[in-house]
Amino acid sequence: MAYANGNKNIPGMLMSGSRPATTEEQFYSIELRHAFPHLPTNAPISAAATPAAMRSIPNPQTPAGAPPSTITPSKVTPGSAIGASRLDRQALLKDIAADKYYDPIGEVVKIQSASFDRVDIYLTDYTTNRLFYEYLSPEDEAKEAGLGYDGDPMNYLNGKKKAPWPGPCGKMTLLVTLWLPHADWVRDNVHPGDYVCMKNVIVKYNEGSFSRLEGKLHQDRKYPFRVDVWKAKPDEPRVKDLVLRKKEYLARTKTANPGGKSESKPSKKQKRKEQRVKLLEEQHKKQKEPAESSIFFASNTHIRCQDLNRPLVGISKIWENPHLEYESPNGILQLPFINMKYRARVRVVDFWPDKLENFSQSLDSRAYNNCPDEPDSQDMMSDESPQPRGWEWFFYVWVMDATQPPGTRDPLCLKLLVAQDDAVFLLKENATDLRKDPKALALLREKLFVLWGNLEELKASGSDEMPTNTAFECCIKEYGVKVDDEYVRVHRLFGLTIV
DNA sequence: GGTTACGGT
Repeated sequence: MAYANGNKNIPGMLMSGSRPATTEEQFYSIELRHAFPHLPTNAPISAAATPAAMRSIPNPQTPAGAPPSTITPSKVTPGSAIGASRLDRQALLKDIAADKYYDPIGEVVKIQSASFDRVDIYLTDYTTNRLFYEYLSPEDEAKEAGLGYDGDPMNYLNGKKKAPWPGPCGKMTLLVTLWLPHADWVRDNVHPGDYVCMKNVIVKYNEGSFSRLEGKLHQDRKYPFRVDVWKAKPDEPRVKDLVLRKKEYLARTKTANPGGKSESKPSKKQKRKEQRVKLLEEQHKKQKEPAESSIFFASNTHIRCQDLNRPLVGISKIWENPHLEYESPNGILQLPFINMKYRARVRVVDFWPDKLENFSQSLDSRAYNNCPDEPDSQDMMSDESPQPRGWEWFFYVWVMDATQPPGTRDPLCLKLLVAQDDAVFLLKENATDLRKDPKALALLREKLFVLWGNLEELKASGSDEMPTNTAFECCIKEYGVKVDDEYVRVHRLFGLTIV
């Protein structure tokens, strides 16, 4: 397999915003496990050490708003398109299905001249069809963009804002592609906001990257000059219904989003009500997080993350990386891991081993290191007993997404390995035998307090309370390690320094 | 007027 030897770069295995993993790195990733085959690969954490409320990945939640994966479009064999009856042809967009002809009516949300013979019209009638593309509300869009994952994982847009979606959010808009001669008429006569009718639009399910229903208006073969699109008359019953639904939609979104744009000015009474609600919410917040709320959402200034150019991404996006599904000529392959680097804003919720004394491991320990001593690392001519090979850092932290409020029960977590050079970079200390070095242990404890706040105290007291600590940004790299012929995904902290 | 229709990301 391509991922096994690192000689090939599978599309999607490129590291976000940076170079691909070198062969050496991929070998290193894989060899790492061979170096420590005894080590726990999967949640090496005892039940007692896991706060009862905490659940570590794997077992991720489906993020809210994720498209349902269960929907399968009705597939009709090509060439079997049939025209519905005259009434069915005038179906609302919510009721249209693939491979049928329709005469839709709707509001033009957006027009795009795709080429000299083609125009795309985004059409809505303010009804929802589960097979339409889901346009996000500006708030959700901003949230996605904030996570650096607005369909732009390589950050080509480089922070440039995407134009906000001008239409209704949700699955309310059908993309209709019109060819000549319809396209030219639309270019000259139709503008966003117009209500238009079309005749003989065939609906197709686009199985490509979009997975949505789309409409097409082809040239009429019998009457090649006829244009099958026109503006609707305002007094038409179908237009009146459409306008009614639009008003309902706007009223709905206004209540859901009081700060958002609305067509009519809110009355004084409404304004006062909104103010009251806002005040109540603020007071409620203050009661819940006395004086400390600023700490929770501020970034930890004592922790520095290199590589600030990498887009921030949510924990769930790391776990559910779409590139794990690799489209090969033989179908979709589920990759066991991806060599990729990320930057995320997190807070620590747990660690392993339970005792800080065990955060460093002796390379002479057979239990930790089963690698035979390398012959060339010793002076072959010397008769002296073998030199001790020293110590190295090796521990795990569990982090949750900083966008989840502190104290969240059952947060989505990612297990991060902190080891070797990455740990030295973090702690600015080399590993030693911590059981025999109380000074180093005290220093470690001090440094880690900066990282995770009162977490160690809470764990030691057996409390399953969530710790009080500050979020920070960190770099995470994902790679795979072979264990018994299977690859295990490893997420590893890097590029982080406690100042 | 329909057992009607392609073409492009």
